[in-house]
Amino acid sequence: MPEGDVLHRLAATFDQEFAGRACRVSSPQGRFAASAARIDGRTVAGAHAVGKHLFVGFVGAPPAEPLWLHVHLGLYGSWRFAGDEDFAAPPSIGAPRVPVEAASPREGAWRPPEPVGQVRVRLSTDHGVADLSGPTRCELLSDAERRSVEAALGPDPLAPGASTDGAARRRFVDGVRARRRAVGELVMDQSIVAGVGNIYRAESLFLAGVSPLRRGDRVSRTRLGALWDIVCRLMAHGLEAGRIETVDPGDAPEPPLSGDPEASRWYVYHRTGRPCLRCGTPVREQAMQGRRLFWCPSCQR
DNA sequence: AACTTATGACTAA
DNA sequence: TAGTCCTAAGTTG
Repeated sequence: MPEGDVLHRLAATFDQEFAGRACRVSSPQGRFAASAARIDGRTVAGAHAVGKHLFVGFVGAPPAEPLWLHVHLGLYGSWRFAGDEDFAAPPSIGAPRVPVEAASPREGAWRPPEPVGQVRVRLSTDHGVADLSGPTRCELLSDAERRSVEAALGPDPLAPGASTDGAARRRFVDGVRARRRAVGELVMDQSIVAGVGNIYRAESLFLAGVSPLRRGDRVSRTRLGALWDIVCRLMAHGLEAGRIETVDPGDAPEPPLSGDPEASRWYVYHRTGRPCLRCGTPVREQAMQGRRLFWCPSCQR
């Protein structure tokens, strides 16, 4: 479920709330028990995200080599957080879509709550815990292994300075131009651009006016460059806002469609058959690689 | 209780 | 392209 914006927020949360602290690592569910034992008690060095991949670094006493916890949330993985009054993490990041309620006011010394549901990994410090459930990937990597995972990814629109990084922009444009597959498939290909998922695909292609069905090698460099800029802008906004919002206020109908502001939170995503917010043409939907694809056949050529 | 859905990605054929 | 994996919530019967 999460796209790159969520992963970068997650990395920032771990960096702020866990870095520099000694950390207990366990696997309440049991499936990560052996790996958890290898880093239990180590200190968190820091965390970062590349695309949809999260890396949390753990330093050990020499000669133990540093190890990275590598997590990919997949379609429905999530982290839940809880901690004392100085613990600034949100209640959850990732699925479930409806955030869990904040913990009730605590009194006295903070104590970690019991894990709820299937918790693959629990990271626990003296002021907060993070529980991971439902990841599609969760493993321990050496630094070399971490670098090779990152090397397989395309440019990340949320990497520091990405929006003004000409080389990253060119890598994206060249990557798409080199293939005959549909652009709609290419922007979801993590080796072409890292972090774009089903919502950013639909919305960025709409804003760029590019049909997702058009072959990559038949989209002009100019339009692909503009598409990269749009992806950078949308994802930076999502990271800041804490949720994916793509509709320019000038395009939002007033009063809101069917009285529901959420009905025009996106231009085309999940709006099959409803009028395009720009031109009124019914939004179209078709399956692409097993995912639902949405676009306006009139605005997107 | 069974079925459906979800912001993902891999493998086999 | 189909099947598989990971989990929880919502809908249907």
